[in-house]
Amino acid sequence: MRTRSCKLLSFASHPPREKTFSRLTSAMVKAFLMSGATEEQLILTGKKTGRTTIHEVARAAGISISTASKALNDTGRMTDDTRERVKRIAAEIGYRPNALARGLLSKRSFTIGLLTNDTYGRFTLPVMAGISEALVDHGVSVFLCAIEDDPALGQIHVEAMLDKQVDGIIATGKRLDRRLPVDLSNLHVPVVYAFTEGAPNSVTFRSDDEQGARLAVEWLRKLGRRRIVHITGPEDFFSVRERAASYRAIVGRDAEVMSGVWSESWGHDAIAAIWSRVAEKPDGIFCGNDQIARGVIDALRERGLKVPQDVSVVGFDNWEIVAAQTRPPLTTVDMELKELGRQAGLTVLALAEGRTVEPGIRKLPCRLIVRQSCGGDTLGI
Amino acid sequence: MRTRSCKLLSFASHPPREKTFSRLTSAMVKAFLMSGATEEQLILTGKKTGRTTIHEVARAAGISISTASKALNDTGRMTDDTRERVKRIAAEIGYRPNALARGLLSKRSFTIGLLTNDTYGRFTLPVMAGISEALVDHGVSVFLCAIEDDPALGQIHVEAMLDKQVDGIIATGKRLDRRLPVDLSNLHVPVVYAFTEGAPNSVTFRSDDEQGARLAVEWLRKLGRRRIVHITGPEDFFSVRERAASYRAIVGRDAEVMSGVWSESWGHDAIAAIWSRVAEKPDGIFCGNDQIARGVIDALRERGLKVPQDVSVVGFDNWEIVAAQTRPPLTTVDMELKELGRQAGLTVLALAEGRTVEPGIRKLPCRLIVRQSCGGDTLGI
DNA sequence: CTGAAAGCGCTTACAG
DNA sequence: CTGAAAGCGCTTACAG
Repeated sequence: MRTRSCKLLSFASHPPREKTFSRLTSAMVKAFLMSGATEEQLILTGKKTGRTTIHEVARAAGISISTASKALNDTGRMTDDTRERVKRIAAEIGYRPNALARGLLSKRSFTIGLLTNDTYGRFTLPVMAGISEALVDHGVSVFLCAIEDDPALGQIHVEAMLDKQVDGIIATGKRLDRRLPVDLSNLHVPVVYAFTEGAPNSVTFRSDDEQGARLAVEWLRKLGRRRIVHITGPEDFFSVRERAASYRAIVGRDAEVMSGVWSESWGHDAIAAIWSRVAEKPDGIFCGNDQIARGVIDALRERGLKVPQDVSVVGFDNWEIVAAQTRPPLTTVDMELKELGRQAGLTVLALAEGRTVEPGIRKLPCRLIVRQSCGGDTLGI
Repeated sequence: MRTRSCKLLSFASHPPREKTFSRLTSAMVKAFLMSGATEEQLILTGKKTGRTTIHEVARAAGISISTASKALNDTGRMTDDTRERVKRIAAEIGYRPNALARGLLSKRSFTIGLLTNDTYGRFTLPVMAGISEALVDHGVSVFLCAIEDDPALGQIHVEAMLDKQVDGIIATGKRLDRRLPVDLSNLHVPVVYAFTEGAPNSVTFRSDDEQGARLAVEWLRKLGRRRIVHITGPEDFFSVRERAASYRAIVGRDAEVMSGVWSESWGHDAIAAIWSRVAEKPDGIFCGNDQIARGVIDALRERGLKVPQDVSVVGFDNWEIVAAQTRPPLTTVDMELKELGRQAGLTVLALAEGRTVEPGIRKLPCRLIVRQSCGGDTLGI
């Protein structure tokens, strides 16, 4: 604990003498002021400088701190004149209420914790932005806790957040069919899950991958593509199975699904495999993510095939850095993660304020971003 | 302000009757306990459930709260036995100190603010991870404030942070030669800049681009490349000029620098331009970032040139998602942004604790990540 | 209409 | 060795 010793110029003696105190009480300050010192002459060493308190406001306005408090918070009753004057003075001397003190009383810290295991991730970044954006309007600040996949680190962060009296916690991750390595049930603050698997009976936000896949495949169909294949990621991903099911629901029970990994090179390999076969070639390819789509497009070009004239390609994720750099730019599905974050933020807030929220999984619709890899354009939808 | 009304079972009457109070004082609780209620029988509606306070610890241990506090903080004097017993009891009943209350006294919130204008960004993400990692060990949590390039939003976030009594602020951005759109000088908390331009006389951390560029070019030279060109981003970037200067210092005053934009397609275009000329072709290409390098490698391959046999290519950034997916994988310069974040974190912490830190710009060394686009290997360095 | 007092959950100087 | 008291910066029920 830091020393809190203070120095004051004592005007009790002449000339004024500096005295050191182990602790400075307001009574002592008063005594010194009575003895002739102006406030500017007080030298406070241990006390952090800067922040003015409600005491200063009250003193400057010549009223009690209770009245100052009520004036500033638009509570209590007093003449409009008094209220305005207090507010004006507070603004003049740069008064800002101490949120710690407020929080101690109100049991609300206007703070929430955001837990993620996706440090470098593509997915949590927009989610975070959405949360932050939604909550800043309500005066709520967000603690960022990057816990990797380390349960011990997760525990440490959760405890630090609870100690700081967060009003709620949002858990987010890189995969919506995996849990964070930390147990968030039975906390005494509300928890909301976003793009990660939630505890039973919790509120969970996720993208509607089934609908997203449908958008992509229907777009291919609408453009006249009839021989469509699906090149996607590992089957143990829930979203892979869901997107594939949606694709098959449209294209047909036995429509081809090629599962691999989430990489460009898998896109290449898949095209090599398809084009080495004698069977009829596809005229439309629905890719499980944008990286695969990138590999697919490159591989098609290397084979002398034109995208979208010969083959239409659609991706998933709308990862700008990939989607905008393919040749041609990629038509793809956007999971609207920022909106997902916004809703998650507003929901913890609601819970923190005691409003009730139905538990369950909320699927948020995806949006098709039309660029040039399929042909067609937005007007064609 | 939420209602804080409470209900208690009154044992003064028989049978016990529920009474509602607008406010529950500890004296009232005591009175009810005296009247025969056990604690479990108290029904507290308005009071948030859950958190046990130091009062509970003291009561459970049969000591005063002062002694409990001292026992838990390893201050004051008492028998080891008492201290251990208090700690054990505190652990048993799950006591955790309220950081808001502590902060009110100690003037330390164990909280810092991280300001960034790079929401989706590649650069601030590792910086953030480094900060968080360094500070979690010291019990410090990080407020994430994404301010885009909006001065008003920046102001709001800064005020929210100050209201919450952050111990310091770290400013970070997507470009080290641009300021955040918010003035952080003259705050009464310490500010550290990381990967963004700092105020005069501040502490600023940045990567040593000159040294990074030197690593890249010297690597090409060491591998026997003698006709080296530099394909890079827009000249108004300070880092572009710095890397170019470093490259010229090694390769020669008049060595060719091609400035364009930070994209794959510029890499393509630059190669097309070079190969359309009659002059001798380069055998080594130093690219200003990994995306340009990706375009360069693709363009070379499309021309039937082999990387690295015919031409060595080196990038800058070590952006995994790009560098690991080029064919062949890209040798590139890593700016060690996570380490940069760690140091920035430890530095605000030092300042917050009142230790003095020399102001100035600290350049942190980059590291060459050897993959296969240049030939050679780590042993060859 | 306004202020004194109690209290949020802690810590610490001081007095026993 | 231990506890009562004051206080951090606020808010609010209550009494004038």
